[in-house]
Amino acid sequence: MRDLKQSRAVQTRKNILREAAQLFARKGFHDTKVDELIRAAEVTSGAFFHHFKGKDDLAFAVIDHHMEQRRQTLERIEKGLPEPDVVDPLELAFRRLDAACEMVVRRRNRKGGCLIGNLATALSDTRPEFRKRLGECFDEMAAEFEIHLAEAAADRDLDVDSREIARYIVSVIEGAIMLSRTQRDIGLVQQQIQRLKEDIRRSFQAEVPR
Amino acid sequence: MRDLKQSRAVQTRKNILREAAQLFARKGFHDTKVDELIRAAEVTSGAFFHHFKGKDDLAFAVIDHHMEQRRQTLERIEKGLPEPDVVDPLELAFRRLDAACEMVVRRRNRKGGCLIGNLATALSDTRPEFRKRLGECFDEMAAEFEIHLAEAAADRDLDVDSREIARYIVSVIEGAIMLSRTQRDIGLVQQQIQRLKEDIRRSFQAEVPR
DNA sequence: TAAAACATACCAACCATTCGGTTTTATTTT
DNA sequence: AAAATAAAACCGAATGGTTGGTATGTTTTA
Repeated sequence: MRDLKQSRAVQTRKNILREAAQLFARKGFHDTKVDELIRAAEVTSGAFFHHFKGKDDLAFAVIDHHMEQRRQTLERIEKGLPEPDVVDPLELAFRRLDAACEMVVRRRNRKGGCLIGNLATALSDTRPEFRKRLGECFDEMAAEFEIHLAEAAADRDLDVDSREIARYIVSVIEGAIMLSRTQRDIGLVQQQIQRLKEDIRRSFQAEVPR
Repeated sequence: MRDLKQSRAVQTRKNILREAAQLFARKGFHDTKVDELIRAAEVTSGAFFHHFKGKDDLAFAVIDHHMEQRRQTLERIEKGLPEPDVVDPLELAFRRLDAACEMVVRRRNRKGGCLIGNLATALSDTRPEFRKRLGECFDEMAAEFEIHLAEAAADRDLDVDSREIARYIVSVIEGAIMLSRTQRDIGLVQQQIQRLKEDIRRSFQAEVPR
């Protein structure tokens, strides 16, 4: 059990990070103004600039915080999911995919897209530091699947590029989120992830063993 | 042959639309300032506001212009592609996909992502008018593939959801562009589109005829 | 009792837009 | 065809609201 009562400073920082993540996810980086952030987080600009050098610094902190939260949420959701009967690593990869899907669906209730996707779209071609960091985030997301996929491939003695498939998974998720926002239909994400799973399953069946 | 010399007004408008599309694709909507746009387009603010009510109005015009350009470019590229030996509508869908891929690769030389994807990411959850229009754009992109897919399904007497697959294609393309920008590797898009083609081909083979 | 955390007023740069006036282009009249 | 007139296109300085960030002083915490 952690401290129920956290220090004021820690709370302030947490409030800012939480609200910033929300705003970045919904409105993106450039349309999120410091002023509305501090109002949302119920802190003063003095407090804000005491904790963060500026908007850029905040964004990096939000990314770190978000990725940490992400790991935890994903783990928690995954634990709640039924364990596959057969301990096929491919099924584990799919289980993780289901968890990711569930996370996306839950988030969408609060509106907004993928925080990392939003920032990547807004900053990739103008801010190299962000581009680099966000690329690492995507890599991390892919890595979560890659482990299982590599194992599944090894089990079957298949010559598939696990890293490529893992990245493909991330692409589909990000693309699906993007489209679902314009269609205002989160079901689209679930639908497309189901299709993705079928496709991957088939690609593992179709591949010739070496 | 069209008029070699276009009226000043038409040129001004075209310059603005061209540069705005570039900037929106690279920096997104909110980070593109009217001031830098008019500098890039080599027009004055007076000229700009004579042609467009404001930044929003411009954005809608850019979307329209972009979709029109897109149709033409796609058609031109597709014509240059070798015709498939067998006239299987599925191969036609793939040919169109190759054309789309080629278009994305060419554009990327000038940096920037998908104009529609950028705007959708930045505006979907805050600006309903834009959300609606951009959703239509995605629909149109999907429709280009849906026709062929539906035909291919009919030929094989398969019970596949052509519209769903078509949307899935758009998701993969958009997601791949997003990732490729952070990885600074446009090859990623080509790679993932190849994978997508294989997946779709298999899904058409695997499906049981009704 | 020193340092960290926070509050508040302030500011300079920025930015979308306006507006009164000028030039260019199209149309009509002579 | 030239002149007259109207309309469209354009110019660019000015504006006013916003925005990210600072400076200075006060309170809270270790």
